[in-house]
Amino acid sequence: MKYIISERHYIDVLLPVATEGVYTYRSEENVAIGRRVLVPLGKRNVMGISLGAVDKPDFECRDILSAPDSLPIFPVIWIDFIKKLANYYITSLGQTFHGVISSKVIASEPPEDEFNRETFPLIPLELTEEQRFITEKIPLTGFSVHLIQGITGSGKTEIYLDLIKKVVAQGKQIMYLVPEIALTPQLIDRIKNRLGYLPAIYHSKLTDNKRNDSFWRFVNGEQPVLLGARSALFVPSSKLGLIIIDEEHENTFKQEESPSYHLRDMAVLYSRMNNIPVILGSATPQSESIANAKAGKYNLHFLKTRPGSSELPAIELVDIKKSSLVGGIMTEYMYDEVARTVSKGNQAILFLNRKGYATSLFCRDCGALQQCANCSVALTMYKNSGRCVCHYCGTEYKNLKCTECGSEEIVDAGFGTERVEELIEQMFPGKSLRLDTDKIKTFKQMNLLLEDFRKKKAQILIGTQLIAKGLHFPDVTYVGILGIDNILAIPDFRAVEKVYQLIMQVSGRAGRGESKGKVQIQTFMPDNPVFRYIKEEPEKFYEYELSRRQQFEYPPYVRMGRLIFSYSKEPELKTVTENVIIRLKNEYPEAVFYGPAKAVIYKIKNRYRLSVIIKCKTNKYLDELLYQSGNLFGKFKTGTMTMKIDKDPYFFM
DNA sequence: AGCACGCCGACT
DNA sequence: GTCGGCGTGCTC
Repeated sequence: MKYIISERHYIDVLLPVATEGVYTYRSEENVAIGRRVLVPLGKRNVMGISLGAVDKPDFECRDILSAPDSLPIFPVIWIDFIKKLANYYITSLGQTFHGVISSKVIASEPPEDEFNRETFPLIPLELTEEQRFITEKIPLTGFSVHLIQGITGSGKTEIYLDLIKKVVAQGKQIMYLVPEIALTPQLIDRIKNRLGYLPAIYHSKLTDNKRNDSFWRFVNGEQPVLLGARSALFVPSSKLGLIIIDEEHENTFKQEESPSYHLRDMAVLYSRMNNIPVILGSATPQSESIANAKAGKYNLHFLKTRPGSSELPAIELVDIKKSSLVGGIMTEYMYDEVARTVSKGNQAILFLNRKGYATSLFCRDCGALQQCANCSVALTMYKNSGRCVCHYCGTEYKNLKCTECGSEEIVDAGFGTERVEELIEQMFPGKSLRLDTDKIKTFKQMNLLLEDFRKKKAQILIGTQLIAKGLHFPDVTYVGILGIDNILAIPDFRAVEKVYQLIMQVSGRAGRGESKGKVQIQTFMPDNPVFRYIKEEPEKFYEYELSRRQQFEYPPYVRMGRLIFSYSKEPELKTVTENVIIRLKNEYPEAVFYGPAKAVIYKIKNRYRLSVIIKCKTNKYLDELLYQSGNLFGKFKTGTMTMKIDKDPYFFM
C-alpha cells in the first residue's frame, strides 16, 4: 500500500446552467458521485453535484469551494436518470438539470432541527371488493406498470392509499404525483385520515422555505410520502418504493419548457431503473397508455362501479342548429334543464372552456380581427373590468380602438364564462357563482367559493376546466357543456381525445348523490363520432381513437417531433429555418416533414415562430434527425434566434 | 442561466 | 460627455 500525500483530485461537476453543464474542478480530496459541491463559475458561485473523479484535464481548473454534505444527496441512479432524460429529449445535461430541479432548492441548507411529526386520528375505510381485487394484483416489489382505468368516483384514491400504507410499512418512500395542486386540499385530508399524518408537499408554487423543507425531509427519509406536481419526481431518494401518478392523461404532465419531458413516461423509466412498481390512474387515460396496455407494457385494471348507490349520468346531445338560442349562446333545451334543476332545489354546473366575456373582437368599420400588438393572438374582452387582454403575453388594452383603422366601433363574437354568467344572472338573479382563473386568483378564494357552492349558497356553478376535476357535490344533478366545438377546431391530433376526456370528467360531477344526474352537450356537430361514443358506448372510444390514429399515422403508431424556430426578424428566421430543413430532408429521406409553416400563433412577444412537425417510423431515426437539427441550427443561426426541440409534442399552437 | 463587455441612442 | 438599451460571448 502506497500513500500519496496531497494528491490532487479532479472532479466533474454537473451545474444547472443552460450549456453542456459539466465542468471540471480541482479538489484536495475525492468527492463521491452525488455529493453537492459549491464551485466558482465566472463571477458567481454555483451549487452543483459531483459526477466523480476524472483524469487531470489539459486546461486549468478552479478549486471546489466546499462540499456541504458528508454523504451524497443524489443517488447514482438519479444521475443516470437525468442523463437518460437529457438523451431522450435531445437536451444538454446542464439545461436538463436546470429544467428539472430548482437551483434554489439545490443550494438550500438542510434543516437542522429534528422533524416533529404531527399525528392525527386514523379514519379507516374498508375497500370495496373491486378495489381490493386490484390492490391484490399489484406486486409491491420489482418493476411493473399498472394503469387503473376507473370511472369518476370509483375510488382510485383508496387503492393508492392502501398501497401507500403497505409500502410505508416496508420502510420505503412513495411519490404521489398529481397534475394540479388545486386538487390537493381534499386529497391532503384524505391522506391524513388514512395514514394519520401529513405528507410532504412539493410543487413550484410553494414558498422557498416550505419547498426546501419538503425536499430535505423526503431526502433524509423523515417523510415517507411526497405529494407533489411534476417537479416532485426529481426529489432524490435512495429508498423509493412506489410512484403513483394520478390523472395520468393530464396535459400539465408534459413540460413546455426545455427539457420538454412527459412526467408519465419519465416516471415509468425511473421506476424501471429503481426496480419498483408505478401506478397510473385515470378515468380517461391517454390513448397512448391504452395502447401500451394492449401491447402488454402496462397492466390494465378496471374500476367500473361507484361505491354506494350513485350511478353514471345520462348524456344528451343538443343540436345547436335545431334549437333557438337564449341570449344568443345557450340552447333553449339547456336553459329549460337549468330552470328545472333550480326549481327542484338541486344544483347545476355549466362548463365552458373559455374565460372572459367575448373571445374575439372585430372592427365594425373595416372588419379586422383585433389582435395583440406583440402577439398574433385574438384579444379577449373582459366586460366587468372594461379591458381587453392578450392571453399570451398579458398585455391589457383599455378603450380599444381598431388596430387597423382606428375606429371605436368594435363588435364582439364568441363567448366566455363571464358572458354566460351575465345571462344566468339575468335569468336566475343571485343564484349563480363563477369559477375561473380570471375571477379566482388563489386556492383559498377557490376553496371558499366551492364551500359556498357545497353549502348551496348558489344553485348554479359556471366555470372552466377548474371545475372538471375531482370535485364532489352530492346535489349536482345537471351538467351543461357549452362551446365544446372550439376544441375540435384546434389543429391537434389529440383534440378528439381531449373532447372525450373533458366531457367524461365534467360529466362525472353530476349525480354523485342519491338522484341520477343528467348531462347535456350543445354542439353544432352532434354527428361527430366522438359524441356518439360518449353517449352510447364510452368504453369503445379508445378502439375508435386508436384506429383513427393508426389510419392517419399519428402517435403512438409513428414517432413525432416538433421544431419551433423563433426570432424577431421575419426574413432571417425564414431563411435559416429553410436552410436547416432542406438539409434535414435530404439527410433523412424516410422522415415526413410538415412545414416549415407559420405557427398557429405566429408571433409571441414580438418574436415570429415557424413550426416544423416531423414523423418517423422509429425512435432511433427521430433521435438522429433531431440531434442533427441541433447541429445544423448551430451552424446557420444568427443573433438571438432559437430552435426548440419538442419530442413527443403535446402543444401545437 | 447569469454576468460582463461593447457598441449605439438620448438625456443632465 | 455619461447612462443604459440589449446583442454577443463565456463560464472548468
